[in-house]
Amino acid sequence: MNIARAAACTGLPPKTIRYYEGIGLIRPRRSANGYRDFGDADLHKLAFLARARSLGFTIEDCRALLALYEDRHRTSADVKRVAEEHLARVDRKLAELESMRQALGRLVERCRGDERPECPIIDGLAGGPPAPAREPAA
Amino acid sequence: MNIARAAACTGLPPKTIRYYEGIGLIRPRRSANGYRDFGDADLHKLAFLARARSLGFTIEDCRALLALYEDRHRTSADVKRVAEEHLARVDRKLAELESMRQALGRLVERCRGDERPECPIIDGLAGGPPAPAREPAA
DNA sequence: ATAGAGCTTCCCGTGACTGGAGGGTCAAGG
DNA sequence: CCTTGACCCTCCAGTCACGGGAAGCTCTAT
Repeated sequence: MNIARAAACTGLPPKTIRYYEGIGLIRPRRSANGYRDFGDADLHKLAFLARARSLGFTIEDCRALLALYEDRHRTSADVKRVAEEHLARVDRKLAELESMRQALGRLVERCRGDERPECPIIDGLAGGPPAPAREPAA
Repeated sequence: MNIARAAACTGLPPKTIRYYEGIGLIRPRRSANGYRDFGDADLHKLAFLARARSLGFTIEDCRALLALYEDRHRTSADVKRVAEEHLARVDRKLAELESMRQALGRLVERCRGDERPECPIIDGLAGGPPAPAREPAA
Protein backbone atom coordinates (compact mmCIF):
# COMPACT_ATOMS: atom_id res chain seq x y z
CA MET A 1 0.00 0.00 0.00
CA ASN A 2 1.41 3.37 -1.00
CA ILE A 3 1.59 6.41 1.20
CA ALA A 4 -1.59 8.12 0.00
CA ARG A 5 -3.67 5.09 0.84
CA ALA A 6 -1.93 4.64 4.18
CA ALA A 7 -2.74 8.27 4.87
CA ALA A 8 -6.37 7.73 3.98
CA CYS A 9 -6.52 4.63 6.21
CA THR A 10 -5.01 6.27 9.25
CA GLY A 11 -6.13 9.85 8.89
CA LEU A 12 -2.53 11.05 9.05
CA PRO A 13 -1.17 13.33 6.32
CA PRO A 14 1.52 11.80 4.08
CA LYS A 15 3.98 14.41 5.31
CA THR A 16 3.46 13.29 8.87
CA ILE A 17 3.91 9.65 7.95
CA ARG A 18 7.21 10.47 6.24
CA TYR A 19 8.20 12.44 9.29
CA TYR A 20 7.42 9.48 11.55
CA GLU A 21 9.60 7.31 9.40
CA GLY A 22 12.33 9.94 9.48
CA ILE A 23 12.43 9.89 13.26
CA GLY A 24 12.32 6.12 13.37
CA LEU A 25 8.79 5.45 14.60
CA ILE A 26 7.99 3.20 11.65
CA ARG A 27 9.99 1.35 9.02
CA PRO A 28 7.85 0.60 5.99
CA ARG A 29 9.34 -1.53 3.24
CA ARG A 30 10.24 0.00 -0.09
CA SER A 31 8.96 -1.15 -3.45
CA ALA A 32 11.39 -1.59 -6.32
CA ASN A 33 10.65 1.94 -7.50
CA GLY A 34 11.60 3.40 -4.13
CA TYR A 35 8.03 4.05 -3.05
CA ARG A 36 7.13 3.26 0.55
CA ASP A 37 5.04 0.12 0.88
CA PHE A 38 2.95 -0.08 4.04
CA GLY A 39 1.91 -3.43 5.46
CA ASP A 40 -0.75 -4.18 8.04
CA ALA A 41 1.68 -3.85 10.92
CA ASP A 42 2.68 -0.41 9.67
CA LEU A 43 -0.94 0.62 9.42
CA HIS A 44 -1.64 -0.57 12.94
CA LYS A 45 1.32 1.38 14.25
CA LEU A 46 0.26 4.49 12.39
CA ALA A 47 -3.26 4.24 13.74
CA PHE A 48 -1.81 3.73 17.20
CA LEU A 49 0.34 6.82 16.77
CA ALA A 50 -2.59 8.85 15.50
CA ARG A 51 -4.63 7.97 18.59
CA ALA A 52 -1.79 8.57 21.00
CA ARG A 53 -1.02 11.95 19.42
CA SER A 54 -4.68 12.91 19.52
CA LEU A 55 -4.56 12.28 23.26
CA GLY A 56 -1.68 14.71 23.47
CA PHE A 57 1.15 12.27 24.08
CA THR A 58 4.48 13.69 22.90
CA ILE A 59 6.42 11.96 20.16
CA GLU A 60 8.81 10.57 22.76
CA ASP A 61 5.88 9.22 24.77
CA CYS A 62 4.62 7.67 21.55
CA ARG A 63 7.98 6.06 20.96
CA ALA A 64 7.86 4.54 24.45
CA LEU A 65 4.22 3.49 24.06
CA LEU A 66 4.89 1.88 20.69
CA ALA A 67 7.74 -0.10 22.23
CA LEU A 68 5.41 -1.25 24.99
CA TYR A 69 2.72 -2.01 22.41
CA GLU A 70 5.13 -4.34 20.68
CA ASP A 71 6.61 -5.85 23.81
CA ARG A 72 4.60 -8.84 24.89
CA HIS A 73 6.50 -8.92 28.17
CA ARG A 74 5.54 -5.40 29.15
CA THR A 75 3.71 -4.81 32.38
CA SER A 76 0.61 -2.66 32.51
CA ALA A 77 2.36 -0.72 35.26
CA ASP A 78 4.93 0.49 32.72
CA VAL A 79 2.19 1.71 30.43
CA LYS A 80 0.22 3.29 33.23
CA ARG A 81 3.24 5.23 34.44
CA VAL A 82 3.70 6.88 31.04
CA ALA A 83 -0.01 7.67 30.84
CA GLU A 84 -0.19 9.04 34.36
CA GLU A 85 2.75 11.34 33.80
CA HIS A 86 1.03 12.66 30.71
CA LEU A 87 -2.22 13.00 32.58
CA ALA A 88 -0.44 15.09 35.19
CA ARG A 89 0.97 17.33 32.46
CA VAL A 90 -2.50 17.72 30.98
CA ASP A 91 -3.90 18.63 34.38
CA ARG A 92 -1.21 21.25 34.94
CA LYS A 93 -1.87 22.73 31.53
CA LEU A 94 -5.59 22.73 32.20
CA ALA A 95 -5.12 24.57 35.48
CA GLU A 96 -2.90 27.12 33.79
CA LEU A 97 -5.37 27.66 30.95
CA GLU A 98 -8.28 27.92 33.35
CA SER A 99 -6.57 30.57 35.38
CA MET A 100 -5.77 32.48 32.17
CA ARG A 101 -9.34 32.09 31.06
CA GLN A 102 -10.62 33.50 34.30
CA ALA A 103 -8.30 36.51 34.36
CA LEU A 104 -8.98 37.19 30.71
CA GLY A 105 -12.70 36.75 31.16
CA ARG A 106 -12.78 39.25 34.02
CA LEU A 107 -11.04 41.84 31.89
CA VAL A 108 -13.19 41.32 28.82
CA GLU A 109 -16.35 41.35 30.87
CA ARG A 110 -15.62 44.77 32.28
CA CYS A 111 -14.76 46.36 28.94
CA ARG A 112 -17.69 48.11 27.33
CA GLY A 113 -16.31 47.73 23.85
CA ASP A 114 -17.56 51.07 22.65
CA GLU A 115 -15.99 53.93 20.70
CA ARG A 116 -14.31 55.50 23.71
CA PRO A 117 -10.67 54.99 24.65
CA GLU A 118 -11.15 54.04 28.32
CA CYS A 119 -10.49 50.34 28.57
CA PRO A 120 -10.16 48.06 31.59
CA ILE A 121 -8.32 45.52 29.44
CA ILE A 122 -5.56 47.94 28.58
CA ASP A 123 -5.53 49.20 32.15
CA GLY A 124 -5.25 45.69 33.49
CA LEU A 125 -2.37 44.88 31.18
CA ALA A 126 -0.71 48.17 32.02
CA GLY A 127 -0.60 47.07 35.61
CA GLY A 128 -3.38 49.02 37.17
CA PRO A 129 -4.59 47.10 40.23
CA PRO A 130 -6.90 44.19 39.35
CA ALA A 131 -9.75 46.61 40.17
CA PRO A 132 -12.73 45.30 42.13
CA ALA A 133 -15.68 44.02 40.16
CA ARG A 134 -18.28 46.57 41.28
CA GLU A 135 -17.40 48.56 44.39
CA PRO A 136 -14.73 51.25 44.04
CA ALA A 137 -13.04 50.03 47.24
CA ALA A 138 -14.93 51.76 50.00
CA MET B 1 18.88 51.36 33.45
CA ASN B 2 20.75 48.39 32.01
CA ILE B 3 19.20 45.14 30.91
CA ALA B 4 19.75 43.14 34.09
CA ARG B 5 17.91 45.71 36.14
CA ALA B 6 15.14 45.99 33.58
CA ALA B 7 14.84 42.22 33.75
CA ALA B 8 14.60 42.32 37.54
CA CYS B 9 11.95 45.08 37.34
CA THR B 10 9.74 43.31 34.85
CA GLY B 11 10.35 39.68 35.65
CA LEU B 12 11.36 39.03 32.06
CA PRO B 13 14.69 37.30 31.31
CA PRO B 14 17.29 39.47 29.55
CA LYS B 15 17.18 37.12 26.60
CA THR B 16 13.49 37.74 26.18
CA ILE B 17 13.95 41.48 26.39
CA ARG B 18 16.60 41.37 23.65
CA TYR B 19 14.26 39.22 21.61
CA TYR B 20 11.46 41.74 22.02
CA GLU B 21 13.76 44.45 20.79
CA GLY B 22 14.83 42.23 17.91
CA ILE B 23 11.25 41.86 16.70
CA GLY B 24 10.53 45.54 17.19
CA LEU B 25 8.30 45.52 20.26
CA ILE B 26 10.53 47.96 22.13
CA ARG B 27 13.27 50.41 21.16
CA PRO B 28 15.43 51.19 24.17
CA ARG B 29 18.12 53.84 23.76
CA ARG B 30 21.77 52.90 23.74
CA SER B 31 24.41 54.26 26.07
CA ALA B 32 27.74 55.45 24.67
CA ASN B 33 29.24 52.00 25.30
CA GLY B 34 26.53 50.28 23.26
CA TYR B 35 24.64 48.95 26.27
CA ARG B 36 20.85 49.15 26.16
CA ASP B 37 19.45 51.87 28.38
CA PHE B 38 15.85 51.37 29.47
CA GLY B 39 13.69 54.33 30.40
CA ASP B 40 10.39 54.36 32.26
CA ALA B 41 8.38 54.04 29.08
CA ASP B 42 10.38 50.95 28.11
CA LEU B 43 9.79 49.42 31.52
CA HIS B 44 6.08 50.07 31.28
CA LYS B 45 5.94 48.44 27.89
CA LEU B 46 7.93 45.45 29.12
CA ALA B 47 5.64 45.01 32.11
CA PHE B 48 2.67 45.32 29.76
CA LEU B 49 4.16 42.65 27.53
CA ALA B 50 4.89 40.38 30.47
CA ARG B 51 1.26 40.57 31.60
CA ALA B 52 -0.14 40.11 28.13
CA ARG B 53 2.09 37.10 27.49
CA SER B 54 1.14 35.60 30.84
CA LEU B 55 -2.48 35.77 29.70
CA GLY B 56 -1.49 33.80 26.65
CA PHE B 57 -1.70 36.53 24.02
CA THR B 58 0.54 35.77 21.06
CA ILE B 59 3.42 38.07 20.20
CA GLU B 60 1.38 39.47 17.32
CA ASP B 61 -1.53 40.13 19.67
CA CYS B 62 0.93 41.87 21.95
CA ARG B 63 2.14 44.02 19.11
CA ALA B 64 -1.42 45.07 18.38
CA LEU B 65 -2.22 45.62 22.05
CA LEU B 66 0.91 47.71 22.57
CA ALA B 67 -0.08 49.87 19.63
CA LEU B 68 -3.52 50.33 21.15
CA TYR B 69 -1.93 50.99 24.56
CA GLU B 70 0.01 53.83 23.01
CA ASP B 71 -2.79 55.16 20.85
CA ARG B 72 -4.82 57.69 22.74
CA HIS B 73 -7.43 57.65 19.99
CA ARG B 74 -8.06 53.92 20.26
CA THR B 75 -11.53 52.68 20.98
CA SER B 76 -12.16 50.10 23.68
CA ALA B 77 -14.00 48.13 20.99
CA ASP B 78 -10.69 47.62 19.17
CA VAL B 79 -9.09 46.29 22.32
CA LYS B 80 -12.03 44.13 23.18
CA ARG B 81 -12.06 42.52 19.78
CA VAL B 82 -8.43 41.37 20.16
CA ALA B 83 -9.13 40.07 23.66
CA GLU B 84 -12.31 38.28 22.66
CA GLU B 85 -10.61 36.53 19.78
CA HIS B 86 -7.95 35.34 22.16
CA LEU B 87 -10.58 34.31 24.68
CA ALA B 88 -12.25 32.22 22.00
CA ARG B 89 -8.92 30.55 21.24
CA VAL B 90 -8.41 29.82 24.91
CA ASP B 91 -11.89 28.34 25.16
CA ARG B 92 -11.31 26.12 22.16
CA LYS B 93 -8.03 24.94 23.62
CA LEU B 94 -9.69 24.31 26.97
CA ALA B 95 -12.40 22.24 25.36
CA GLU B 96 -9.80 20.24 23.48
CA LEU B 97 -7.72 19.64 26.59
CA GLU B 98 -10.75 18.69 28.63
CA SER B 99 -11.81 16.13 26.10
CA MET B 100 -8.28 14.73 26.06
CA ARG B 101 -8.24 14.67 29.81
CA GLN B 102 -11.47 12.75 29.91
CA ALA B 103 -10.46 10.14 27.36
CA LEU B 104 -7.09 9.76 28.98
CA GLY B 105 -8.60 9.57 32.44
CA ARG B 106 -10.96 6.81 31.38
CA LEU B 107 -8.10 4.74 30.05
CA VAL B 108 -5.85 5.25 33.05
CA GLU B 109 -8.68 4.50 35.44
CA ARG B 110 -9.30 1.13 33.90
CA CYS B 111 -5.65 0.06 33.91
CA ARG B 112 -4.69 -1.97 36.91
CA GLY B 113 -1.05 -0.98 36.67
CA ASP B 114 0.25 -4.32 37.82
CA GLU B 115 2.94 -6.67 36.55
CA ARG B 116 0.77 -8.27 33.90
CA PRO B 117 0.81 -7.31 30.22
CA GLU B 118 -2.95 -6.85 29.73
CA CYS B 119 -3.53 -3.15 29.46
CA PRO B 120 -6.65 -1.17 28.53
CA ILE B 121 -4.47 1.83 27.74
CA ILE B 122 -2.55 -0.02 25.06
CA ASP B 123 -5.75 -1.64 23.85
CA GLY B 124 -7.46 1.73 23.62
CA LEU B 125 -4.60 3.18 21.64
CA ALA B 126 -4.45 0.15 19.42
CA GLY B 127 -8.01 0.87 18.40
CA GLY B 128 -9.99 -1.63 20.34
CA PRO B 129 -13.48 -0.22 20.78
CA PRO B 130 -13.69 2.39 23.54
CA ALA B 131 -14.94 -0.47 25.74
CA PRO B 132 -17.83 0.25 28.10
CA ALA B 133 -16.99 1.23 31.64
CA ARG B 134 -18.55 -1.71 33.43
CA GLU B 135 -21.08 -3.65 31.38
CA PRO B 136 -19.72 -5.81 28.56
CA ALA B 137 -22.44 -4.49 26.27
CA ALA B 138 -25.39 -6.71 26.98
C1' DA C 1 47.20 44.86 35.70
C1' DT C 2 43.93 41.58 36.36
C1' DA C 3 39.89 39.05 37.70
C1' DG C 4 35.13 38.66 37.42
C1' DA C 5 30.78 40.18 36.22
C1' DG C 6 27.99 42.12 32.81
C1' DC C 7 27.14 43.59 28.28
C1' DT C 8 27.15 42.85 23.02
C1' DT C 9 26.07 40.04 18.65
C1' DC C 10 25.40 35.80 16.28
C1' DC C 11 24.07 31.15 15.51
C1' DC C 12 21.89 26.81 16.73
C1' DG C 13 18.26 23.99 18.89
C1' DT C 14 13.56 23.14 20.60
C1' DG C 15 8.42 20.15 18.94
C1' DA C 16 5.92 18.42 15.59
C1' DC C 17 5.10 19.20 11.87
C1' DT C 18 4.00 22.02 7.04
C1' DG C 19 5.12 24.07 2.57
C1' DG C 20 7.65 24.10 -1.39
C1' DA C 21 11.43 23.20 -4.83
C1' DG C 22 13.30 19.99 -7.94
C1' DG C 23 12.99 15.73 -9.91
C1' DG C 24 11.73 10.53 -10.71
C1' DT C 25 7.58 7.14 -11.75
C1' DC C 26 3.30 5.46 -13.33
C1' DA C 27 -1.27 4.93 -15.86
C1' DA C 28 -4.20 6.60 -19.41
C1' DG C 29 -5.15 8.76 -23.72
C1' DG C 30 -3.95 10.32 -28.44
C1' DC D 1 5.76 6.72 -28.90
C1' DC D 2 4.70 10.88 -26.49
C1' DT D 3 2.43 13.66 -23.42
C1' DT D 4 -0.28 14.85 -19.45
C1' DG D 5 -1.36 14.64 -14.83
C1' DA D 6 -1.20 12.42 -10.58
C1' DC D 7 1.57 10.21 -7.84
C1' DC D 8 6.05 9.50 -5.38
C1' DC D 9 10.85 10.76 -3.72
C1' DT D 10 14.45 13.80 -0.98
C1' DC D 11 16.01 17.89 0.97
C1' DC D 12 15.63 22.61 2.74
C1' DA D 13 13.33 26.26 5.12
C1' DG D 14 9.87 28.11 8.12
C1' DT D 15 6.74 27.98 12.13
C1' DC D 16 6.50 30.11 17.67
C1' DA D 17 8.75 32.22 21.44
C1' DC D 18 12.27 31.92 23.14
C1' DG D 19 16.96 29.51 25.64
C1' DG D 20 21.90 28.00 25.44
C1' DG D 21 26.27 29.03 24.46
C1' DA D 22 30.39 30.99 21.90
C1' DA D 23 33.35 34.89 21.00
C1' DG D 24 34.43 39.21 22.26
C1' DC D 25 33.97 44.07 24.40
C1' DT D 26 33.26 46.98 28.88
C1' DC D 27 32.99 48.04 33.56
C1' DT D 28 34.29 47.68 38.54
C1' DA D 29 37.09 46.42 42.25
C1' DT D 30 41.30 45.02 43.92
